[in-house]
Amino acid sequence: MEKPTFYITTPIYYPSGKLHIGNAYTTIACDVMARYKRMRGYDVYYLTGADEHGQKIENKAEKMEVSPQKYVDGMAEDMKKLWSLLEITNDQFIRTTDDFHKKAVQQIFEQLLEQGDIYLGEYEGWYSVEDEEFFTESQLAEVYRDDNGNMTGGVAPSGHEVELLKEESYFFKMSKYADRLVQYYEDNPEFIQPASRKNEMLNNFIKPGLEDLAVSRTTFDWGIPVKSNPEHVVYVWIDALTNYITALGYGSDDETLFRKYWPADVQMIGKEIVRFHAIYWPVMLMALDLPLPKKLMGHGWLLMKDGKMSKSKGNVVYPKTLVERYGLDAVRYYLMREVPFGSDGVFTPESFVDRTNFDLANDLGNLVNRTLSMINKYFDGKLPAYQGHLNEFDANLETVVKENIQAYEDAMESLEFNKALRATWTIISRTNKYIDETTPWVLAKDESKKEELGNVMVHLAENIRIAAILLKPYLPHGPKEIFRQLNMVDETLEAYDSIKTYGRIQVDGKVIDKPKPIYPRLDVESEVEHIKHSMKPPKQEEEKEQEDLTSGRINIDDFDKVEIKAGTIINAEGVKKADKLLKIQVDLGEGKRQIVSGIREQYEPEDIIGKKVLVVTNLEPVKLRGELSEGMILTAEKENRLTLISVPDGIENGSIVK
RNA sequence: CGCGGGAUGGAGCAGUUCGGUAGCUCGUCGGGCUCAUAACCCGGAGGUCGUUGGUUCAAAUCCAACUCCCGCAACCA
Repeated sequence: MEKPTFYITTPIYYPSGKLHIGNAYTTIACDVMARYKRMRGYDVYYLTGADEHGQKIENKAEKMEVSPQKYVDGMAEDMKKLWSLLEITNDQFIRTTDDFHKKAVQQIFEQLLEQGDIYLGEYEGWYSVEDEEFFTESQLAEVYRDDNGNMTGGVAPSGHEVELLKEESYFFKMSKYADRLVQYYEDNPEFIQPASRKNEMLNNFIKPGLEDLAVSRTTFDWGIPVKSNPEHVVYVWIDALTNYITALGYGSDDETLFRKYWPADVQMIGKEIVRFHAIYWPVMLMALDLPLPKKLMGHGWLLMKDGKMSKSKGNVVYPKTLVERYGLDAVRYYLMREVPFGSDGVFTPESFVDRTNFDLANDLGNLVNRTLSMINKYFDGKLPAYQGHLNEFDANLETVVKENIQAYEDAMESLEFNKALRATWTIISRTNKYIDETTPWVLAKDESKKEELGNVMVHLAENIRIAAILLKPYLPHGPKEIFRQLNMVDETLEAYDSIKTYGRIQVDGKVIDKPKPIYPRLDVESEVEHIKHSMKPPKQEEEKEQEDLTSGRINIDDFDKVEIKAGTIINAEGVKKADKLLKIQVDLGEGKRQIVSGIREQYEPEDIIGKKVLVVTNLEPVKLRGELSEGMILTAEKENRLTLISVPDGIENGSIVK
């Protein structure tokens, strides 16, 4: 009989920086699922990869003075190294610079063009030459209008004037498929998970009407050229999203894999890209007359205590740091356990160390250890045969195991990894409790209870075996070590189906005689300190590495160019429609001027009127949210909190500061 | 009124779909046990489930209004 297939994908990652623990999260989640499905007898295909085109890459490569190709080659290597460190079992690593992908994309593009789903049009928008970027009306800092209210121009956020510019571009007719898309959502309520994201898509993007999507660019070169018009490169949508099918050979000479695995069973994505996968991607597939993926899972993020991970906050955790010190199991376990289905989780060093200690070391590791010790002590390492349940404890224990295997399977099917782990730990905890209920050390003193004691040992060993099997997708190392220490007769006892009948465990002679703890206990204080430390210093080193050491320096002449004067704030008010901005009038001795400053989160207007501050006076003026700003008020920043630099009262307005 | 998420014992969360004894992990206090990695097991204390009003025999759960927090978007010269 043919095995059922299971195709699962991660997003392809954009290699403009080092991958952090958040990227690892998605990939590990898919890996868990892939391993689980293989264990359940599916023919699994697991795809991950890299999205390697686009302007950002082009710029980045230019800065580092290498070719874009060379740059992405290096990044792809790094990514693959990380995945192998995390023991990701992907079947393919696709790169959008792969030849077969480029060819297929070109072909898809031409086909859509021929069908009339893509047309050549003009992209008309407000363009800033200096920024080399288009801006939408709402993005502009200021908008000029004529008497009729028509827009005549504006100012980009950078302060540069924008002009109306037309650029030739290919467009995808999204609107044509909007109704069918809504219909698909309705017919397949499971399509977008969690469901709340579906409503977001409908309300925010589809109902207001889908705009045609610009799918080519002429403003940069690093991309796949449009075959029939090489002036254009294919823009990210068609290039990146199609990787899920080109990886299977769609559009090539050999579509065997494609026919076998498509449509995808699960496409796992971060919540920030749900929109592209829930709208653009299905529409594209409809245009190609291909079936849509069965499920899109938009997972939450792993956040830090102080919000999103970011380098500037110095709170980035790299998976490598953790894996090297605490082992892969701890990291994978933590990620899958801590982030609940569909919503965000929070990383703290404390919770990482706690989870590892309480769950892995105390509950699981210690259970294995104490069980094996008892089998050695009471039965010289030889595990007696299973005799069914002899008392109420046995019966209850077996029921709990059965129920939680079911709970585990249900959770796995709906990708609720933390629930599946919770179910597994219910078994583990229940087993620890069973030891106290049956008090083996008491039974051991009574020769007539030998049989009962033996049966207790069997239940313990069997539960450990079952838990280890359930944990195989999550923990690449621990279960293997458990099997080794249990020394079971053959490998069929490591297979998933073997847990469907309780009591199958059989040891090959003896269990290991000197069991070693599988997961060592961590010292909370020192390890928390270690993780915290790892989050900060490497960040500085890394920046140093990347930047030219001298480029950050300026000479005295450069410094002389900056004019800093002391002044007194004589008036301040909030800028409308801007949470962070204050419009401030400063007396600089020779006159007053207006400065817009982003300090409103810390200071209310009345707090700062009358204060003496330092002002950079020879900055180019800019408009921010429509208000003119002629200079910058100096502040000290720490952890996103700004503090005005205070100036002694004796210093007169207009004094030059050096 | 830009979009969305959230408010439950000291901390972190589940429960809200389909109203009916408020649950879990950690912490804390007390007890038990000794097979084990100072681990494991049991028990106690601690919550008017953000506020106000409504529906109901009954509301954490349904309805309405409000308050506060957090993301996203915009903004930090």
